[in-house]
Order: sequence, then C-alpha cells, then structure tokens
Amino acid sequence: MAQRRVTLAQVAEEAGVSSTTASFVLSGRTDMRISPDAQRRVREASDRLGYRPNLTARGLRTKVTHTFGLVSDIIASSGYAGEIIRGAVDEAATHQHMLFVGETQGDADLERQLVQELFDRQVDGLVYAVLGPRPCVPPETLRHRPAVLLQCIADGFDLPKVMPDDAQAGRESARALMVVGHREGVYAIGAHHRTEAHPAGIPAGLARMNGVEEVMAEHGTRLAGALQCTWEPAEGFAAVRSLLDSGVRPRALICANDRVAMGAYQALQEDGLRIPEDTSVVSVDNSDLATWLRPALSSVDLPYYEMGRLSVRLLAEPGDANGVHRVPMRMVARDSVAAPAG
Amino acid sequence: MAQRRVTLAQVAEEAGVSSTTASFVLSGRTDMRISPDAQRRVREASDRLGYRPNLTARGLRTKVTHTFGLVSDIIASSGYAGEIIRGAVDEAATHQHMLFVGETQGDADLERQLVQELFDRQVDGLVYAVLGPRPCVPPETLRHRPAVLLQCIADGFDLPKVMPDDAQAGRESARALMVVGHREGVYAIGAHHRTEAHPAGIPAGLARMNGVEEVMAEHGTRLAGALQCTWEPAEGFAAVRSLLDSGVRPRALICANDRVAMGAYQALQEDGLRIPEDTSVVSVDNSDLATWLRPALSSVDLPYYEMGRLSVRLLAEPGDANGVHRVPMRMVARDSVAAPAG
DNA sequence: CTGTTAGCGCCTTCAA
DNA sequence: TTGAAGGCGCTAACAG
Repeated sequence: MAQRRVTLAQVAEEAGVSSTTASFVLSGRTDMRISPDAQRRVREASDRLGYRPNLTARGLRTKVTHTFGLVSDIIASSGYAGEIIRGAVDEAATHQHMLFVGETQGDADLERQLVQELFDRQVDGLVYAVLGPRPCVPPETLRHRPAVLLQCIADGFDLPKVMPDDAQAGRESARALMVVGHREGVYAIGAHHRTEAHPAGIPAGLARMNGVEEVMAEHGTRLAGALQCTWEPAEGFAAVRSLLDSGVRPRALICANDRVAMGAYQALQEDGLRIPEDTSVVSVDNSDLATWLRPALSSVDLPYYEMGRLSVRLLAEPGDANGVHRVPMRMVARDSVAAPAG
Repeated sequence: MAQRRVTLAQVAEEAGVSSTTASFVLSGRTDMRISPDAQRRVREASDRLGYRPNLTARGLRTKVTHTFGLVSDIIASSGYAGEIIRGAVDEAATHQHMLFVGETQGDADLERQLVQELFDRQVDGLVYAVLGPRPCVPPETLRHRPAVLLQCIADGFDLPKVMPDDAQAGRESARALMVVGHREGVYAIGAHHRTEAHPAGIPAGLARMNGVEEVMAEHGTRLAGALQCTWEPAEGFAAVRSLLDSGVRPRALICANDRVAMGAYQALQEDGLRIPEDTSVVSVDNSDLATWLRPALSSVDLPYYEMGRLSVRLLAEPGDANGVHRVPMRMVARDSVAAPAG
C-alpha cells in the first residue's frame, strides 16, 4: 500500500515556514513577495520529501478541477470514432486537463445520470457527443453549464456546436469527378438511405447529396441515379451488383463511405471492370480502409480527431463561441479516379 | 453560469436536522438508526432543493474517489484498440466508477508525469496499457500502487497483468485448417517479422507461431513456409504475390492479421485463385474487416474489449490476482476455409 | 436515535 | 515579507 502522502504542511514545517508561504512558492505565484531564501528552502524541502499536491483538495478549495468530461452514445464502437477520444485527450492535455470518458449506449436515463455525475465531480466542462451528425436532445442539465455539443443537432441549446461539413464533403466528391471530365453515368451509392430513426434519410447523407447536386449543376449535369443502401460493404456490393445486372456500366460512383466503396470494388471487380479506367470511385471517410483497397481509394476526410480536438478547445478557450462550428472535410486524392474513357 | 450548488448543510437545515443525519440518510447507510420521519424529511428536502453531493469533497474526506485511470501509449490510434477504452469504461461503470483516459505517445517522461498526476487526483486504481503485447518498463510510481498492466511484459512488477493468449490464437488457426484435412502447402504470412524495436520478432507473432507449429506437429506435419512482412495489406499482398510468382500454389494461408489477409485476398484473386476452394485463408483480429471481405474471413478474435474490461475488473475486485491473466482468443469461423481439393 | 466536533489538504483573506 | 485563521463540502468519532 502506498505510504501516506506528503502534505503541504509537512513541506512547510520541513522548510521552517508557514504553509501559506509554501503554498505561494509551490504554486509559482509572484504577486506576493517571498524572500529568495525562503523560496529555496521550500523548493528543497518539497523535492526532498517528494511532495505532490493533492488535486482533490485543491479542486474542493478552488472549484476548478482541471478536468473535462466527454460523454457520448456509442463512441468507440465505430472503430475510427475512437479518434474523437484521441483528439479530445490530446487537446485536454495541452491545456493541462485530464479527460473523463463516459458512454451511455444511447440510454437517455443513463445519459442524464452520467452528465449529472460528471458535474458532481466538478468537471470544468463537458463535451456531449453522438456518433453521427443527427438531431438529438441533450439532458436539460447541460443547459446552463460549460458544454459543447459534438455532431448533435439541437435547437434551443445555446452552446457551441461542432459539426463535420457534410455539404462540403459532397461538393468535394463531385468536384473530384467533374474536374477530370465526368459528366454522365455518375451514380451515388448509399446516398441517404432512410432508417427508422431517420425517416427522411440520414442527415449527413442528405447534406452531402445537396453538395453533390450543387456542384454537378454548376457543371451543367446531374446524377444518372442514386441507389439507397445502408453503409456497409455487403450493401454497397448488392447495390452496385444490381446496377450492373440491369445492364448499366457506371462511369463513376460516389459512395457514402469507404465501406460502401469496398463493396462497390468487389462488385466491379467481379465483372472485370477496372478501377479507375472503366469506373472511377470516390468516397467519404478517409479511413485506413481507403489506403488498403487496390487501387487506393480517393476519399473525403472525415475529421474525427479534429472534431474531438476542437470541441475541447472550445471548452478550454470559451470566448464567444456559441453557434455551429463546421469542421472542413477535404478530398484526399488517391488512385481511384481517372478521366472517363473515350 | 450555474447557480450555486445546494450543499448538504442546506438540506439539513431545510429538513430541520443536523448535517450528520442528512449525510447518513442520503448515503443510504443503515448502521446508524435514523427515525423514519427524519429520513422522510431529509429525502424531501433533498428533492425539493435538488441536492447533489459534491464528489470532490467526498473524495477528499474519504480518500476514495470512485475513479480509475487508463493510460496508454497510443491507444485509439489503431482503430479497434479503442475497444479497450470501451471495455474499461463499461466495466468501470458497473462498479460506479468513472474513467480518466490519458495517452502518452510513447514518451516516457510524459508517461511518468501522467501516472503521477492521476494519483495526485486520487484515482482508486490505474490501468497501464500498451498497444500490442510487448516488453515495457512502467514508471516506478506504479510499483506500490493499485494498478494493472495491460499487454505489458514487465518483470519485477508484482501486479496483475492482462495478456491476449497468442499461443492459443496460433493453435486455433492451425486447428481450423487441420480439422478439414489440410496437411501440405500451408504457409504463414507475416508470421513474426523483425522490427527495430523487436529484433527477435514481434512477441505476439512468435507466440502464435509456436501455437501453429505445436498443432501441426500433433498432426504429423509442418508449415510449408513462412513469409515475413509487416502487418499491412500492401505487405501481405506483396508477400503472397511473390509466393505465387515463384510458382507456388498455396493450399492454405495463415495470416498475421485481417489486414494481411486482405492483401492475401487481393493477390489470390488477381491470379484467379478461389477462396476457399483453391486456397483456404485464416487470420487473427476478427475485426470488422473480416466480415467485409468476400468470402467472409475466418479469424481468431483479438479480445480488446474483453481485455479492457478485465483490467478494470481486476482493479475493482482486487483479490489475490497478481500474475498473468491470459484472455482467450477463439476462432470465429466464416467462409474462407474448406477442405483441400482433390 | 441524533447532534457536536473535528478534520481531509489546500488556498486565501486579513492582520502583523 | 510572513503567519494565523477560516472554510471549501463532506464524513466519522464520540457523546449525549
């Protein structure tokens, strides 16, 4: 068992000063003049004894804990969304804060409880995150507290909100194809499928499609078609399979994410279509998967790390930051796009 | 700004009792008899005022914070290792604890500092994790503290250690092939390549190869060959490519992980070899990738979530748990294995 | 059955 | 330039 920790009082005694003096010296404050000699004695005593401040006590006294919380529905589940945590942890560290991480599995009760508990622990601020950009209702407790909403579309909450710029993602996807000359035979795969939770279609998908259509319109053209499917490889495969089976030879595919693109690759390759010579493919996520596919996949970066970072930064440097902060999504070009043949 | 929090003293006053009584009632202790009437009054006052205990103050007083820490070198970076965090967070929650997450980028100084700071915050215990199973030197501070080592091979630290059972993974891989009749033409891909950090080969790889060889020997056979490569798709592709180019038609491949297997698929398919009819493939990771490949890949589960969970459990329920805890790695059979043709 | 008293370890006003 | 005293909010001995 750890031997009893050294306290400030002990350091003070060892140095032959009062704890007040020791406190001033060790917290490096200069507004109160302490004689150089006393300073030295305190420092030496502290080192000799291996003093470490009790941060719990300090937090109780000052009401500032140098702690942030990150609560999300199912954060790490989606593989790379763990990047959000990394971004948040890193940014917290640069501000000398530690990060509490909590997960609620989407259970609203648990969520309220968790947020509550974090504030019971006197966190200096809280990031409330959901897995994908979507409407959601944060616990009321957040309302008048230092907090940031991540990927959470919530009207009536006057807080900073961090969102990926999905419309830009759509524009970047389309632009990558337009710029090499594609105009016809461009299909969207997994565009914005409807789910029980999102009867109008996934918000991210809708926003991206708007971006795609905007850019294609600027170039005097439009999508040849859009196939709905969930955002998994098997579904992407099936969607492209059905397209091919109906006799279509698409010139370019705009895939909802890298996993859908993987399915698309499988279907195209099954029919001997070459990427990018016969069919160009672009996608969104810029996950590792994009680099693993052959040929490597051009994909719009989904900046999880950056979003985690920014959220915490907004906590640490509040300023006047309420409102939506859109994190850029830029195309990372690889080898899956070429000019249309012929 | 949050209005001033309600304190226990205020609840006590509102209920017309002393704060001691209020404290006993609200922490649900029964060893001291409080009249039902007083209990009711305290509860009502607490509800009416919206009382929430200040956990910082409680922690200072009791020296128990209901907090654990998880510090690792580069935790979330590897995609699915974020699962470790999830497992740890979940298990902490079941023990009414919150989890601090910290990351050190492998910097030893930062590491010492982080561990120190977590104990300054009075965490009840600490998981020290590294990305892959490997020898490492935890900060001395951990020595006489409640801590668990995760994937960290450290002699001289008398602490519970959690490790994946890589030898079992090797046995499971080989067994899946043996059981359907493979004896010849079995190659290991990315077996245990040497790196700067591991001149003798990656520890996990070595352990697995031992398992593979053990089982194959039991069946009176051995590997036809082992190709070294780093554990990425491009390298797996290149390794299998070179095998095929040298005229070999392997009957089965034991891949170091799902990414290597993905590269293997690409090479095999390029040559028109069918999986599993011509060549069976097994692997380790059981990542999502295994389900995305066509045909779906049989892969030994790498239980990140479970390891995170177990580590925290060992913190929460210490018992006499020092020594190594091996977490089972079991084959998850899918569609990439078949009996050898002919 | 309940209240008084005394800290946990630290910071900070005030007086010397 | 320094020290004494008080209190952050809570719990735990010990009386009554």
